[in-house]
Amino acid sequence: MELSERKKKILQIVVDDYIDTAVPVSSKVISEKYMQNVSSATIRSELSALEELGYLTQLHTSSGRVPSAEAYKLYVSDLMVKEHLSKKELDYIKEIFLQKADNIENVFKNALKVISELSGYTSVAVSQSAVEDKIKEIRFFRFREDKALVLIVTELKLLKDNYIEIPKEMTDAELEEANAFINKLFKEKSFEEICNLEVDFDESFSGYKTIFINVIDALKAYFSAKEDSKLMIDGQDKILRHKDFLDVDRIKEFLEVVTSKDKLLDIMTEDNRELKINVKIGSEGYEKLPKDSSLVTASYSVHGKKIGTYGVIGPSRMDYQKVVAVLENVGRIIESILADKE
Amino acid sequence: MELSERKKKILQIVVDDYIDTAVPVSSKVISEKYMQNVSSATIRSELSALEELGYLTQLHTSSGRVPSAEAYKLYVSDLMVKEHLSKKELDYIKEIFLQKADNIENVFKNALKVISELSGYTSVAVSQSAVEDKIKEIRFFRFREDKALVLIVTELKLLKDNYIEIPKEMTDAELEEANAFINKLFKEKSFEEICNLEVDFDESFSGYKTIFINVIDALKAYFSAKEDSKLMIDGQDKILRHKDFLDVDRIKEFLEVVTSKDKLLDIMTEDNRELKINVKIGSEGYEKLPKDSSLVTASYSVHGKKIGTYGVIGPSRMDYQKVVAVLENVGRIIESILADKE
DNA sequence: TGTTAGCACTCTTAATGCTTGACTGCTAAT
DNA sequence: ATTAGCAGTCAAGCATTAAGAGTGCTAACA
Repeated sequence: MELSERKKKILQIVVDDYIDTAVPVSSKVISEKYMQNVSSATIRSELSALEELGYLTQLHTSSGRVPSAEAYKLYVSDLMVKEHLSKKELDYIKEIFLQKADNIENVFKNALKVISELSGYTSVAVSQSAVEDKIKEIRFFRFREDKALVLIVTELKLLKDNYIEIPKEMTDAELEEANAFINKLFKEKSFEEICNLEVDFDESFSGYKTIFINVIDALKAYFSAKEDSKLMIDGQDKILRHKDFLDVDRIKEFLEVVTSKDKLLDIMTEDNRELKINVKIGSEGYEKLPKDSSLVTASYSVHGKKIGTYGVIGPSRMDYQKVVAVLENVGRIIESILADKE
Repeated sequence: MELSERKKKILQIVVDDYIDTAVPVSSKVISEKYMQNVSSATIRSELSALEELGYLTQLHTSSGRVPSAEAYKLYVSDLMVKEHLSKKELDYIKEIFLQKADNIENVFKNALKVISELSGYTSVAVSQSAVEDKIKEIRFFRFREDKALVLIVTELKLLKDNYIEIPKEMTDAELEEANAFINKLFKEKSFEEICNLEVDFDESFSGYKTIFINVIDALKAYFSAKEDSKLMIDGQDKILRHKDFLDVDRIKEFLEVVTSKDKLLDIMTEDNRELKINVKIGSEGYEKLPKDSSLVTASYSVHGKKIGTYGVIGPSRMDYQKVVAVLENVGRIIESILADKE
């Protein structure tokens, strides 16, 4: 059922005012502050209808109305007036992104910082590239007689400090040869493909077998080690500045979800509808999220291929206008940077 | 003035009991639970004397006694009965430290994890090596025509992903030559020395000047970028499990100090007495620390040279026995690992 | 001189009841 | 369809009370 224009307007007012003041919105406030031409009694009947439809709730019989999860979703997708960032904010974004961004990890870190600073909420990002990312080149760098550093250049990332053991008696020339062999074998393959690779080591190559296994192990170690750090977070403390988190249990719940990371990782990677901006709200559907908190995410892609997701987590009563504006701007910059690198 | 044996015993009891129960300790509890042969009235006069001496305080006239900062310090240095870790805990330590520890950063991360898991508090570590660490080898690895990866092997660390720009027209052979030149120049020098290095580029070497400057810049970037991440933290959420942090302001204060990092960095690097275990308590002297919280630190050294500091931050009412036991054990392991690497 | 019992005093904490004010929902009139 | 008015509900703040925990002091005792 489609809402009447007036209902939409009232709903928008409720959400806006509630985000602004954190106080349940009463019919009186609406009629006096926003709609002087309509009496509070009229508003009351509209509010009551909106409640019936599931967009509003009351904390108790004699309190004003508070938006429901549904209302926030509708607000972000339809009702909300899109905001533009100020010149100052845009300059800040540019300034941060100018810093050392040769490594994709740094691009993420910069993005996280910008998002959390400008929005005032905790920012999160998860890279979904790792599994699909392909190897461009592998290079061994011997620096002890029985150790080598494996340097792996991928399409998007640079994996480093994966040490492997090599046989002491192997000469530098032999190592070079092994390098070339493995390089040829691994090139243009994803990690997944490599892990499933079955190789016949014929006589002449049997010396490489140890190295081969060590490299695979290093890759696996990299995977399992990074699996939990794939989720990056910045501005954890931001949450404390919002009056929504006044009681200790709320803060605990929030920080537990954010610091444990795995729950968040689940939610961020689960369904990935092709929406530009995705809003998930704790309770009603997303029980893993802290109660009454929202996760607003966006995805970024390079050459049409989705690479990761980034976003903001905070109270449901969140400044969605700013958050969406920040996410969209940062998204554009990330995509242009990554496309450039290619 | 030296405390009488009985006063010491009572003080120890107060601290132990307070750590255990989080309830101000009364004369009655002491006499009934710990010293049945003495009446509560006697304890009362002893307590009152200890308060006079600055070891105990009262929250209000009719409350039990709570240890002061002085009391905690004395407790850790003299009074406390040292605890030994259980077989299970020791096994856990070993298990964690077996994981991928080729890189010093991972040694730290492992240590942080162990410390925070076993103690139940937030763990912190700061490396003081960076400034003094000497370069062992520098290697260029070209991978775009105008870019190279600078790989710097130091005595203890491996710096990586510092990209530098190189002149397009430079041949690989020339790059090799430049590599050798810079390697020779930087070898066995600390970063500080390198930054102050004045080099005369005579005619034949003038082509390296760009590279030289780029490398220095990369090092500097590394420095300034890492300056704030030099402080590593694990288990931030641990603080929430302790009943000392029941009101929101305490949590806020704590998290602000811990997440902003710079205050903590100051405190951890400031005075470094050669004590094995160092206790700093918020309020009274260390205003930068959150109120009523303690920072317990230890330092580790390799070949007699101090390299860094690690520790635990949590409520003053902290399980010092466990914390000290964990720190000492982890310290021994770190030192043996680092000594091995040499 | 050190120890103890007893008692008065202080202060916190929790429970209770009361008042005020902010809303709503309903109804009847416009 | 809108509005004004009114009764009913609930939260929040405030004062009062009672109970309980713990101390300090004093006087008596070994």
